[in-house]
Amino acid sequence: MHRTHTCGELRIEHVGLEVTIAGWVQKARDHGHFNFVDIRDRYGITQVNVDSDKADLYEIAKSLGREFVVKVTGIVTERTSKNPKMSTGDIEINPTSIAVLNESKVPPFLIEEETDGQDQLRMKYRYLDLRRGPLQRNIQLRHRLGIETRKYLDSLNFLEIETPYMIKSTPEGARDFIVPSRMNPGQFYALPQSPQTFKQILMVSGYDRYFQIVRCFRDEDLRADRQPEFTQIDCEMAFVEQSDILKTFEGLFRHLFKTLKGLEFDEIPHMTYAEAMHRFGSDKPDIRFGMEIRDLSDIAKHKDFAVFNDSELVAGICVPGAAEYTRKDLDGLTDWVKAPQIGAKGLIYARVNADGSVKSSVDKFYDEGDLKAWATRMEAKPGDLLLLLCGKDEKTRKQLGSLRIELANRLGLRPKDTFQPLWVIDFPLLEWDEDSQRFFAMHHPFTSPKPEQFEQFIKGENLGSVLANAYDLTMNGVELGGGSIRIHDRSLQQRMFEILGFTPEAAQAQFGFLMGAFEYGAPPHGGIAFGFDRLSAMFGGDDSIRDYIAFPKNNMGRDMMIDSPSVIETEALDALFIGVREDLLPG
RNA sequence: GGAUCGGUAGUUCAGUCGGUUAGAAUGCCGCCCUGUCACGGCGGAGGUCGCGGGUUCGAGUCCCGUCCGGUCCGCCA
Repeated sequence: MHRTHTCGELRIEHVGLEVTIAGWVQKARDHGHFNFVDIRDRYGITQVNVDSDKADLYEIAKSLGREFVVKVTGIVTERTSKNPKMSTGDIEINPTSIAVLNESKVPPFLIEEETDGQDQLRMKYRYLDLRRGPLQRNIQLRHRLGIETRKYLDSLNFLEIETPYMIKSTPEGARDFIVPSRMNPGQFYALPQSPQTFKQILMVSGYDRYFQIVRCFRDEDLRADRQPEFTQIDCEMAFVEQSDILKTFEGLFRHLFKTLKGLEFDEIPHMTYAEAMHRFGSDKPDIRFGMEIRDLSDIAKHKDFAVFNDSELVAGICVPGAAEYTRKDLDGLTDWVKAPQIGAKGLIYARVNADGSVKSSVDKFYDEGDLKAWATRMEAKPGDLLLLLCGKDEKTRKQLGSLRIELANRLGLRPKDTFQPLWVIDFPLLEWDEDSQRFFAMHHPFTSPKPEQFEQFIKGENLGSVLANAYDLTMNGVELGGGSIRIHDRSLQQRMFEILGFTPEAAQAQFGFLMGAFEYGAPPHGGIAFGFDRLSAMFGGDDSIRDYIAFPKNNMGRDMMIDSPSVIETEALDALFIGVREDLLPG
C-alpha cells in the first residue's frame, strides 16, 4: 500500500477508513496488553494502537526504537480516551500491518518539541534537529516569507533577476570570501557581499524595478546573530525619490505582517538619526517604551562633584518602578556599565521614594532640592529609579541607550509579540576617522547626499554635517534593513571619490565596471535590502537566526571545507585583499 | 588577533576545604502493567572527569601547557 494520508490529517470523520501512513517512530508506550506507538512526519503525529491479541504485530511494535522509519496500514478508530491537545487526538490507527522501512541508532538528543541537546550537538546532527517541530515551523515560515515577498513585489512590476556569484569584488567594506581560479592560477574570484553594483547596472539597463532573494557572503568573524553567509531581500528602483522607496517597502512590510501574522500597521513613523541618538542613544531605537535620555548638565554641574563638572554631558534615564533595586542589584548594574562593551566609568543612581523624597549615591554633593530637580526633569514618579552617566556627549548617550535596553529586558518591557516599526532617516553621509585622518563613507561610496546639501558637498564645507539620502527600517530595536538613494550624476560621483581619497585611477580600478555603465545614461535610482534571516527570526518570535540557516557555523569553519592541494597562508590572503584596498586609498 | 567563561555517563548538569567506591535527572536495556499521550512500577547497564605535564601521601578539584567550544572586543550594518 502507498501512503494514503500524512500523520497530521486524520480526524474523527475518517473513522472506519483503511489508511496507510508512514513516518518516524516518535515514541512507544507499552502497556502490556497494548502498545501505543506515535508516528511522526512533517505534518503531525498519529497514534497507532497495537493490541497484544495480534501477536505478530505486537512483537514488531515491541522491537521499534526511536526514529525507526515505518509504514503502517490499518483502520482509523475512535479513541476510548481522547487527547484534546493533539489535532489527531480523537482517533488512532488499529493496524493490520506494520513494515519497518529502516532502523535507527538511538539519537544523541531528544527529537521532540523541547530538546535536551545544546547548540553544538544539534548542529553536528543538523538532519535530526531539523526533524523537530520548532525547526520545521521555522523552515515553513521562511518559505512563506519568500512566497509573500515575491507575490507583493511582482504585483508592483518588480522583476526577480539573478546576479553573478563569482565576481571581482563589491564595495561593502567587509573582507571578501575568495574562490581560486583553475583557469588562471594565482587569481581569485570574490563572492559578493551584496549584489550592489549589479543592481545599479540593472537600473542603467532599464529594468526599473528589480528584486532578488539572494545569498551574500562576508568573511568576517562570527557572532551569535551573525553568519558569514546570509540572505537578503535586495531591491532597487529607478526614477524614484526617498519617499517613493519608503512607501513601496512600507507596503511590503505591511503585506508580510498581514499575511504571515495577521497584523495591521498604522503608517510607520519617521525619525531622524540625530533625534534617535539624542532621545534613545541608538540608531535603531526600540520605541515601544519610554525611559528616554534626559540631559541634566545644567542642573547637575554646579556643585563640588568633579566627575560631573568635568563632563561634557550629564544625562540619565528614569527606570519605572525600579527604586526597589537593592544595593547588590545596583552594584551589578554598575559593573555592567563598566564592562568593556559599554565602557562607562561609573554609574550614579537616585531612588525616588514613596513619599517623594530622593536618595542618591551622591548625597554628599547634592541636597534634597538638587535631587528633586533631577527627578522633576526626568518626570520620575515615586518608586522610580534614576540612573545617570556622564562623559562625552555622543558616547554617553550611546551608553545610556545600551543601559536602557538592558533594563527594559530585565523589566520585561520588550515582549516578543508586540511590534513597532520605525524608519530612521537622515544618516550622516561621511564619518571622519581620526586615525587615518580621512573621511569614510558611512554606507558605500554611491550613497547620495541629500539634494539640498549638494552644494555644500561639492564645495566641501563642513562635510561632517552633510546628511545622506539613506534610511533604515527598524523594529523593536532591531535593524531589519536599509538603503539609500544613489549618486547617478558623474560629477557628483567624482567629487565623492575625491573626498574619500581615491585617485581617479584607483576609483577606476575598483569601481570601473559600474562607472563605465554610468557613462551611458544612468537614471536616478535607489534601493533597499532587508535581512531575510533576521526578518524570519522576528516573525518566528526567536532571537537567534541560527535556526534558519542551512548549515551550522561549525560546519562553515570545518566540516564543510576541503583541503587545498597548494598551501596558501591565510595571512597572505588577508594581506592580498586588505592590501588592495589600502593601495587604492592613498592616505 | 585580544579578553573572558566553560569541557564530568548518550544528553543536560551537580560534585563543598584536595581525602573512602564520582552523583542526579533524562535517555538506553530487561521484566511487569487494559487507555497512555511528560504513562506508571521494579531492576540493570553506562565514566580514560577533553588531552599532556607538574605539585602532593593523595588531583574531577590546585598550577603550567595544549586542544575544542560559548560570549564579548577588534572586525562586521
